[in-house]
Amino acid sequence: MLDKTFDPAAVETRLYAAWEESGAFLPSEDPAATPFSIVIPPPNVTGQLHFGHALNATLQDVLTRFARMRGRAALWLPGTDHAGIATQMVVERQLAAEGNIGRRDMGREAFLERVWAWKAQSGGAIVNQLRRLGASCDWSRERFTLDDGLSAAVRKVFVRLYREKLIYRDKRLVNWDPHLQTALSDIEVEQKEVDGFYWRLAYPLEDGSGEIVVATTRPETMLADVAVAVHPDDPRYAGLVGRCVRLPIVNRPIPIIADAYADPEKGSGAVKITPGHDFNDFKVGQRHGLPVLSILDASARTNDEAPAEFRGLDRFEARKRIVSQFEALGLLRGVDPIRHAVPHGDRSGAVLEPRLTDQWYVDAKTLAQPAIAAVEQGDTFFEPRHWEKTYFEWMRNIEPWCISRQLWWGHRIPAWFGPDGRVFVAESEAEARAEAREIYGREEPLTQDEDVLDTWFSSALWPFSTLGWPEDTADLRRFYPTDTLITGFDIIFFWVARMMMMGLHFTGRAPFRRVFINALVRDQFGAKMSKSKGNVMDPLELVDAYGADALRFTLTAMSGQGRDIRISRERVEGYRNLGTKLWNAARFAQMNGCARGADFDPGAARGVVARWLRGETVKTAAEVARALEACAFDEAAGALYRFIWNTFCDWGLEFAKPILQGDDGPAKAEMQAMIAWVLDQILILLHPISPFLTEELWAQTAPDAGRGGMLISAAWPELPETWRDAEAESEIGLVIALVSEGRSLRAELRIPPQAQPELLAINPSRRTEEVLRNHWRLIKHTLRSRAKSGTVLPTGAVPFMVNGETFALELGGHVDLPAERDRLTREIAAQRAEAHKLRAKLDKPDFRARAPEEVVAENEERCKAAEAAADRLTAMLTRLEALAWP
RNA sequence: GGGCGGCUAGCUCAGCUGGUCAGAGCGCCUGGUUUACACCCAGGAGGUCGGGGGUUCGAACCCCUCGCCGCCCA
Repeated sequence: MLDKTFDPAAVETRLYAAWEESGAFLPSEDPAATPFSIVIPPPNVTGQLHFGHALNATLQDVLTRFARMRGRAALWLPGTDHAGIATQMVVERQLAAEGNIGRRDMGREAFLERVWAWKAQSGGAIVNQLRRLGASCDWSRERFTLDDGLSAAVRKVFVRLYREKLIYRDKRLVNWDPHLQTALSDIEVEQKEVDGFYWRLAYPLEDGSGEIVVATTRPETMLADVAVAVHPDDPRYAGLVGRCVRLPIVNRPIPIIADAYADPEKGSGAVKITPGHDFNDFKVGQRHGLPVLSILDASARTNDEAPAEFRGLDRFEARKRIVSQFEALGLLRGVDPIRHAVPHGDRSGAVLEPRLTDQWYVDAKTLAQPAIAAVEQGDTFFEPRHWEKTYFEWMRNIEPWCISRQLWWGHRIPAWFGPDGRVFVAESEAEARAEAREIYGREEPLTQDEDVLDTWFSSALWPFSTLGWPEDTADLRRFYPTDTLITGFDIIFFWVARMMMMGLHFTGRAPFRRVFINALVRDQFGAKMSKSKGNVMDPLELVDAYGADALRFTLTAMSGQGRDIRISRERVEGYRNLGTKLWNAARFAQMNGCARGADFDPGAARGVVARWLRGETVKTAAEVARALEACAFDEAAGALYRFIWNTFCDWGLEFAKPILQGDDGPAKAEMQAMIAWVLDQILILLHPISPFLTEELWAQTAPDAGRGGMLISAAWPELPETWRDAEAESEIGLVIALVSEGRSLRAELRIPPQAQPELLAINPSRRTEEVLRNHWRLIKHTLRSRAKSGTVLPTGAVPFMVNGETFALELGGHVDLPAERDRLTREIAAQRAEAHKLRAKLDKPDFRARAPEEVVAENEERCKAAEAAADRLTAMLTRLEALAWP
C-alpha cells in the first residue's frame, strides 16, 4: 500500500542514482534511433545554481526525456566553462584572504597550479546541483572548456582563422579594466548612469587674442589633448579653424580643427579631442592624422607623459588636481552637474578606461555573414521568433571582437614572438619553432604571447568541440548539428551569435536547428534577483521544501513565451499538491484493485466511462506531445494539470466508484484495468516534467510481473485516434453538465448535504432519457440524487436547465418559496438579456449579410435556446407564484 | 535617441488564425467526518481586458495615439 503522500527527499537521490546506473542518460546505441542532441549552456565553473540555471536545465531535461521516451538517441551533453575572469578573481580573493602573496608575486605557474587545485576541490559544484534537479545529462561525456580536446580545438581554430586573416593583431583603443588589468570585449562593458559634472575649461588662443571653452566630464584627460574640434559650419568659430590654442598646464599648442563630430548644440560647440582616452576622439584623430597621447598607465594612474607634479596619481585624484589648477589659473568657466553613462566592467564593476594597446581581434564582420544568412533562410530559427530581431540587429552592426585577455587562467594564445617581434602562430611551440627556423634560417629564441583568450572564444566552439572536433568522431557525425539550444536572451550576443559564426565557419553547418530563449526568473514582486537587493531565492531550498518535481513543474508551467517568470512559494506549493493528488489517485487505484491486465486492450473497452476516459487520455497525450514538440512548455503542463486533476480525479474516479463498488463483475474488471492503464499513461506523459514522482509510482504500482524497466526508458505511447469516442464524450459530457448544474442549485438552495432529492427530467428527449437510464448510478453518486423522468413539474420541485432541457430537483416541502422565486426571476432575466443581445445582433442586416453562415446559424441557435429557456422558466415561475400566493 | 516586451479578477498568469473569450491557479467567502487525497471535496463572489480614437456586421485580440512598467542598444 502506498503511503499517504509522496516524500521526495526519501527517493530523489536513490532514483537519480538508479537512472544513472541503468545507463539511461547515455544515448541509445541503436543505429536505427534518430539522434537528438542538446548541449548545455556551460555554467561557470565558479557558479552556484540559481533560478536561471534551474529553469534552463529543467526545460532541457524535459525535451531530453521526451525525446528519449520517443525512442530517439537522446544526448544532453553537460559541462562547465572555465570563466577566465570570474575564476581568477575567486582564487585571487582567496589568496588575499589567506594573507598569501598575490598572483604576480607567486608567478604564473604557481598561480595556475593553485587555480587547478581550487577547481578540483570546489569547482563545478553546480554540476551536482543539476543532479538534484533530476537533470538526465550524459555525465560520461561531461566537458570542461580547458580539457585537452577542447583546448586543441581552440588552438586549431585560432591558427586557421589567423591564416585566413580572420584573426589579426591590432593596436586600437580597447575597453581596459584597470582593476583586473585586462582588455575586455565591447559586450563585457556595462553602461551605467552615474552622477557627474560637466567642467567648462577655457583654452586660451595661442596668440592671446581670446579663448575657446570646452566642456568635459573627464578634465584629467586634458593632459593628453591633441586638438580642439568645432563644427565646420559653426559661424562662431569659422575664423579660428586652423589656428592653435595653448593647452593650459601642459603649455602645448594644439590645433583647432573642423569636424562634424563637434555638436554645435552641445555646450560651447567646441570639444576637446583626446584620442588616447576616448573612442570617438580616437576616430576624429584618425581622420585628422593627430597623434595619440596616453597619460594613464595600466592601473589608470597618471604616467610620465604627465607634467611632473601630476605624475603617479590615481585618475580621480588627478581629476581633482587638474580642476583646482584650472581654478587657480582662472580658466575654470563653470561646473554643471550632469547624469551620464559611464562604462563599467561587467565582472569587476570598475570604471573602464579606453586604452591604446596591442590586442588580438576576430574579424567578426566576415564571420557574421553566413550566420546571418542561416537565420534568414530558416536553417536555424529562434523561439519565440522575435528574438531573431535582436540577433540580426547585433550581427549586422557587429564590431571586431577583441579576444585577448591579460589573464593567466584560460587558453594561452598560440602565438610566439621572435627577437625582432615577428609573430609565429601555430598549434604548438614545436611548429612555431619550425616556422621560425624557416624564416630566420637558424634557431632563435621565441617567447609565447603572455595573454589568454576570451572564455567565450572557447564557448563559441562548444557544440562541436565537445563532440570531439577537430577529430572526425562518431559522436560528431551522429550528434552534430544539435537539435535545440535553450538559453537566456542575455547571452544571444555573447554566445549564441558566436557559436553560429564558428559552427558555420568550421563545420559548414549551423550548430543547432532551433534556439529556444527561456524567460527570465524574477522574484514574486517582479524584481530581478540580485545579491545586492538580497532577494535571491535558492532553487535548491525549494527542492528541499517541495521536491524537485514541484519546482520543475512550476518552472515548466510558468514558462510561457515572451514573459518573465515570477516565482513564488505558493505557486510551487500548488504544483506540489498536484503531485500529491496524483499520488493519491494511484493509491485509490491500488485500494480498488486496479491492476493492469497483461492482455487488457483499451481499444476493446465497452463501458461508457471507460471509453470516455480512454478518449480523454488520447486527447491529452496528443496535446502534450504537440506542445513539447513546439517548446510550448506551459501548454504541456497545463494540459497535464487539467487532465490529472479535473478530468481524471474529479470526474473519472468519481464516476468509476459506483462501478468499482458495484456488482457488475465484467464492468468492474474493465474499469480496474482501464484506470490502471490511464494511470500508466499519465505517468509516462508527466515523466519528462516530473520525473521522480512518476518513476516512483511506476515502480510502486508495477503489476505482479513487474515492469520491463524504469519509466525513464519507457516508450512514449502512440495512441490511435480511433480510441477517441464521440458518443461517450457527449454522453459523459451531458452527465457532467447535469451534475454541475444540479450541485450549483443544491448549494444555492442550501439543500443539506445529506438530503437526496429526486432528480426529475421533464419531457426529456429520447437521448437524454437514455443517458439518465444508463447513468443513474453515476448521477446518484456525484449529485446525491436519484434520477427519473416525468412530464410535469410537481409541486415543490425546483427547475433548472441544461443543454436546453428541463430538469428539476424535487424538494417536497423543503423548498424556500421566496428564495426560489428570486432565483427564477434572476435566471429568467439573465436568459432574456442574453436572448435580447443576440436578437439585436441578428436583426442587424449587416450581420446577416457579412458574417459567415455558420456564425449566423450559431447565434440563431443560441438566441432561440435562450428564448426557449426564458419562456419555460417563466411558465414555471408562474406556477410557483400561483402556488405560493393562491 | 533607436528597438523590444508588458499592462486581462485582490495576486500570479492563460486567452493560438478577430465570432460561448471574459478563463485558470492562489487568496477570499459559504458549506462539507462523501473511508484516494484537508497538500482535500462541493459551491460562490470578483474584471467597462491601462486611457482615448479608428477599422469591422463584430475587437481583450487588428491599426493609430497617449500613459505607465521593464529590458536591450546608442
